[in-house]
Amino acid sequence: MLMLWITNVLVPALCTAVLVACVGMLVYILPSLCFFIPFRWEEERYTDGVKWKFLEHKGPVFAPPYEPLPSNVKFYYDGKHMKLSPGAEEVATFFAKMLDHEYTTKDVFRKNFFKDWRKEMTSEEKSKLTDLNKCDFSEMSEYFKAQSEARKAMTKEEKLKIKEENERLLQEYGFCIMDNHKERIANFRIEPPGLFRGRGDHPKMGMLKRRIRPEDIIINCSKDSKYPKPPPGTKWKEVRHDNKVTWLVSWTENIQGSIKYIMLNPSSRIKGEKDWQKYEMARRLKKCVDRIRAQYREDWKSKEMRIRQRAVALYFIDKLALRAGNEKEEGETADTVGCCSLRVEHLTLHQEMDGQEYVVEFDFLGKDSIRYYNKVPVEKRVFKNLQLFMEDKEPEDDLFDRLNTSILNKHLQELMDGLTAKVFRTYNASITLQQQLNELTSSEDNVPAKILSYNRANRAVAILCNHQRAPPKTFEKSMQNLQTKIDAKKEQLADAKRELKSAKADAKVRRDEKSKKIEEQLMKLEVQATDREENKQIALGTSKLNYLDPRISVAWCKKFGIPIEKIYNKTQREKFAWAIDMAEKDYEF
DNA sequence: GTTGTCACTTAGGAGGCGTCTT
DNA sequence: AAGACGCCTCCTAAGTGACAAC
Repeated sequence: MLMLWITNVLVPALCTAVLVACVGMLVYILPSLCFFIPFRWEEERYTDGVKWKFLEHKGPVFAPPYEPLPSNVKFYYDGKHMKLSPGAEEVATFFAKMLDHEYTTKDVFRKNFFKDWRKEMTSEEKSKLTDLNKCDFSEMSEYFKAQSEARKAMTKEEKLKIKEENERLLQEYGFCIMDNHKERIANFRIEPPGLFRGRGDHPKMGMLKRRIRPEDIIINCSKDSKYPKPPPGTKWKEVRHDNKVTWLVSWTENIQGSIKYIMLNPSSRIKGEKDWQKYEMARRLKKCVDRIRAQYREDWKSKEMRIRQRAVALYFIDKLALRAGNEKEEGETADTVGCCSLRVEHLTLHQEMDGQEYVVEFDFLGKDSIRYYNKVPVEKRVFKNLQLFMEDKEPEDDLFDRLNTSILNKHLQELMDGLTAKVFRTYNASITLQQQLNELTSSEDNVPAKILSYNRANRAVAILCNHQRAPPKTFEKSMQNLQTKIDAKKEQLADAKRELKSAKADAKVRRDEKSKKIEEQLMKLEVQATDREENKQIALGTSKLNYLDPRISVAWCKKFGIPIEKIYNKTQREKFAWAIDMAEKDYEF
């Protein structure tokens, strides 16, 4: 507390605010104090959930208005040309633009689309257009394809002009003033209208996402700021001054009825601080995780069913980094589950499998309908408990019928202040990265080999967290190309070696250097090939951005003399600026 | 407990864009 | 100059979890 106060005194220009003690902060402030450089993330914290004192911005950028099709682009119904009213035409173009996508062949998508499209039709259109199968959007589709080609074929000057206009928009609307800083806004453009594309088997796919107007928009800014102006002739739904929240703009979306927000970029103070807090929470878990593990193992034996279920669920969350698994409204979203919402049908128990005892086979769809498939040997006691939980149940029954995320989180809260289910994912991801880096990195390796080690450590985390991706469409091709390069390089090396052998004594040294250089290049290519192959179906980005304490990576770079640019690109460096400044080579998560 | 609301983080895919190759 | 390729940015959906009201 005292340290924080001193920092504030050192930055007298800042308005005063009540400080919140944050253990992690002390660790960082000490070194920077020595240099008297006040970093923005050392500034005052507010208490009572106050997020800012001053907030000024220009409001959102709306989607461009609909431009009617030229009259030569026709729509046909049952083979006959039909001129659509502007409202119906706009919605038709949304469908036409997706014609090449698999979505438009799906029954649910077509049904939802047609139902919503009809709502935009005039009564005359409504009575004529009764069958989507008789609608011919092909001219529209061709027209948009041609437009897209034309855009690609634009001259340099035309492209530059568009770029400059985008830049102007960014400069005008892409920043806000929050307290003493100009901050980048993440998503200052309002989502344009279109057809809803849910992930997986979504019951609402194809529904019309309606156009957002100024009248739908709530503005949040400070009273003493210059309020954003609505477009001429329009009004905001509301202007409010709520400094307990971080958003600048909000509106209610019509598919799920949920609220959408415009918020700040990850590089902003408010997001960076939150991110830091998240990792500090995970580090607190590290200190007491042994105790918690001992506790849930004990609870496997409880005479109360609800406690056993809680303990087994927590074991899964800890061991397998499963998500909490909130309940979802049936029929409103795709059928996906997390830990607490697992159903009997998602597990198969094997007394013995591939020479291992007590194996649990998981097979379910998680967030974004990504499949989780895993065969895990578990303790006998867990296995017996699972048998008990599954006894006399139907496949579609809840595995943990006495548990939900709220109960689980209440329990976790008692074990450690601020602990929730998702902290385990952060903790296990970060600790895994640190361990893997320690195991895999050899100081004798050259830079590419070290980076391969880093990526492998990152990969271990991505596998743990089940971060998958569809293999890139060009994957096979790109592997082939790389192999061709490797073969060529091998050839080149062989040549160089031959030359070395036959070279005269005075040329040997030079020839040798040449071979060395080629060898290095070859090695680099081979490392690249290995990395790419191993990464075929794994997405590293999500864990890097959301689960791995960036200070671990920064420290690793410092320790092994790797430039930070090799690990984090520009955006990532901006997001993790706090960590890049904070972490020394001996940082330990 | 249960339900609903709200705020915020986490997620994969599409497509743009810059660079390298031909 | 054109085309291929791979990385990065944008987009927005889909989660988590706090909290209030009943």
